[in-house]
Amino acid sequence: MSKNLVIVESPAKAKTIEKFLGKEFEVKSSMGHIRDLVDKGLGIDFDNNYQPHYEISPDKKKIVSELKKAVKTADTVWLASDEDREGEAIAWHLAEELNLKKQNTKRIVFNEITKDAIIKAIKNPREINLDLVNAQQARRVLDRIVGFELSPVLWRKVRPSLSAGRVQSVAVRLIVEREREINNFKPEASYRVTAVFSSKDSNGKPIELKAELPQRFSTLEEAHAFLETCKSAQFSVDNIEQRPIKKSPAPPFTTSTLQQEASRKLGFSVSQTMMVAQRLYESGKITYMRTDSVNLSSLAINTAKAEIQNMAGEKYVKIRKFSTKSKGAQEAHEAIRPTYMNAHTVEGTAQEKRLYDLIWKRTIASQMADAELEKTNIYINISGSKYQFVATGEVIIFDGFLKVYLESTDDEQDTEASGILPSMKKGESLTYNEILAQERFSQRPPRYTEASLVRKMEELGIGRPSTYAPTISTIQNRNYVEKGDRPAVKRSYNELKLKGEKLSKAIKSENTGAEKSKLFPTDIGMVVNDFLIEHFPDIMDYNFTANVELEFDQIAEGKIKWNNSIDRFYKNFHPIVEDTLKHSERQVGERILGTDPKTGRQLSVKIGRYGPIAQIGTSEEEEKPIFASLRKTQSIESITLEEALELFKLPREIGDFEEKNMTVAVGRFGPYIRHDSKFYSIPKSEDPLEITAERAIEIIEEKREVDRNKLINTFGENGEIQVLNGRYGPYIAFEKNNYKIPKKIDATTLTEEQCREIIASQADTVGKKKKGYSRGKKKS
DNA sequence: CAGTGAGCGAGCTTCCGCTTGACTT
Repeated sequence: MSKNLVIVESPAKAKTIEKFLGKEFEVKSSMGHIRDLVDKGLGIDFDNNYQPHYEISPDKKKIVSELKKAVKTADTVWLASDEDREGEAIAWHLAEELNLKKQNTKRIVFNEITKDAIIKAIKNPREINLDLVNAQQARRVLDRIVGFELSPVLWRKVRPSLSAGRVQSVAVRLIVEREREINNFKPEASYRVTAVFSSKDSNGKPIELKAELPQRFSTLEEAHAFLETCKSAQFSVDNIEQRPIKKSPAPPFTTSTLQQEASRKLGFSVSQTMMVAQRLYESGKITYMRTDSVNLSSLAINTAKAEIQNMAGEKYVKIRKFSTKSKGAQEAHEAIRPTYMNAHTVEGTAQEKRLYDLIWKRTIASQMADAELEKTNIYINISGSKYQFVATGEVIIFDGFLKVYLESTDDEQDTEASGILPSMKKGESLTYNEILAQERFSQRPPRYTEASLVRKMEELGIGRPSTYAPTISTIQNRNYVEKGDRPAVKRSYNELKLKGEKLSKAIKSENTGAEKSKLFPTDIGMVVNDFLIEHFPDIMDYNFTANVELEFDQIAEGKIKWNNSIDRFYKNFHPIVEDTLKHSERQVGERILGTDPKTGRQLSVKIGRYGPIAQIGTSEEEEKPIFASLRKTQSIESITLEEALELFKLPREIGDFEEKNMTVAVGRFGPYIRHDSKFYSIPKSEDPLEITAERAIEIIEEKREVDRNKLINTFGENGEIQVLNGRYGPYIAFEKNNYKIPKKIDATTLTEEQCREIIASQADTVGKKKKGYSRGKKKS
């Protein structure tokens, strides 16, 4: 029977700490918060100073009863939750719920999990800091008020089941505004001039030198005039400039930077990164993965140092202390790093290996010397011109941290790889091989990826390491935002070429603007965003969170009372909610595009019951309006009249087959042919406007052939049990559920009785829902 | 799997931050 009970937040942490503390201590975990505001209603007593109404979270009931049991046998309870606002509140909720007595309850904190740190913490216990707890209560109550008062406004004014909140609504705003910047973007053309010169080195060997004009010309005429002067000009080296530059390694990973780098270097989604990191953490290979700290423990720094010395030598070592720059960081943990720096690789899945490799390299590199480079600029005079060409080269003198790791950037543009330049002398004359003036266009801002959105949110202090991934899932589940691709479009550009005193002009084409796995706002996302900005500009302000955080800090310092702070907010906020419910119109995002040339009726787009639609005519007219759904890639905001008119070319009748007519239309899952109340998908490569009757019959026959092979057997009075051939092999279909057939059994010989046995044996496992890495219930 | 586009109006939806667990094709 142990005399001491230590409660931490995570079971993996509990396991580690138990090893350090010995038999006198039992270590258990609370699994995060054990209580929360009641689920029904707001859970706040507005007539009683905003008193929160808490209840034990359903999934924590078991844990709480286990903890209660453990408390009974302990002399002293040590509350060792994290050293931040949320951690303090967890300790307080535990003390309340477990009825802990002040005299035998101690609050301890440590932000690195080493034996020394924990022993030191045990020697320096304190009491629960109620000011800090109250700051958390204010945070919690504010989020509940915002979320649970705004969401119902959306249900009434836009669509049921929608949601709004301090964090998610601002995240959506970022994406909506970026999309509009892109829509309004007008690319500007300019002419970039590059040249290839030739010369001979000291041995008479021919060498090439690539150079560029630092200035760009804004018109074709100017570029043309410049090339004309180059035609007969003399080129000579004016000046050679050499200067050393240094590059420093990036700090160790936080949750946000890990998500960004895993996205850029490994192509992981934000939630994928977190799931893989969680497994590495649980198996003891890395430290905690939800952190905003870039700090490394002294133990970690020392072992990293030893690794670097071993691997590369003393001169590669440089001990660094990084400090956090991000807003609102609470730094309750270390940075994300390998638990054991000497483990260069780990066992596990391919994903685990790759993510670990990234973490190991980043951590090691952060304690390595700067890289030293030498940058060379060669300036080249052009006789009869004020301009100069510049050739740049970069040479690594000492690789330093680059030996193991280089951080990636989001915008990997056409930066010319500049390596070593040939050695040149001042005054040396050069002749050009070729000079090109190419029309270049300014780049529109990039759409957000999941990871770059996280970076932006962190920058604004919105959200926490534990919520980045769930928030990004939420805004996608609510259908405010979609992850998608856009193909590149062809764009033509002018090119002037000067070669052998001959100046020629050509029109070339390039592919541009391809996007993969980027975040696009949906129509509903835009409508909700505009509505919220119109009525609740304060909540939607990018600085709202930062401002309330300042207020929470004051509560934590005991300078103001949390209930007063909430009261000030609520007295301002609630009347706006009431007013909006009363006075605002229902939002459908309607846009009138013009008139239909055939009927002369109005053509408009709006959000309908089942998504965005185009509509010919209005409901006030006697003749009913005609509707057509928008395509997946189209949006209410950007669709043109011409594009909308195209939509009404479907459904179209294309002829008869077996005395039944065939219609082509586009449904939820793409274009299809309908015949005899059956559906036949049209392959992606074919245009539904071009499908002929002959081709449609072919598609129907093909599908029938597949279906013939699909059905193995049917049983039951109306054939309600079917044995079918599916993508993963044979299976049984019964009452809309599928049942797998054990591998040993030959599906073709199954009897009805055997089928019923299989169905009965799997009845309890079939039909249950899958859970992903997102909060709560998923909508289907 | 898919087609719709209206309002007799039941009863439901929803927030942010801490944590992990047990679902299978």
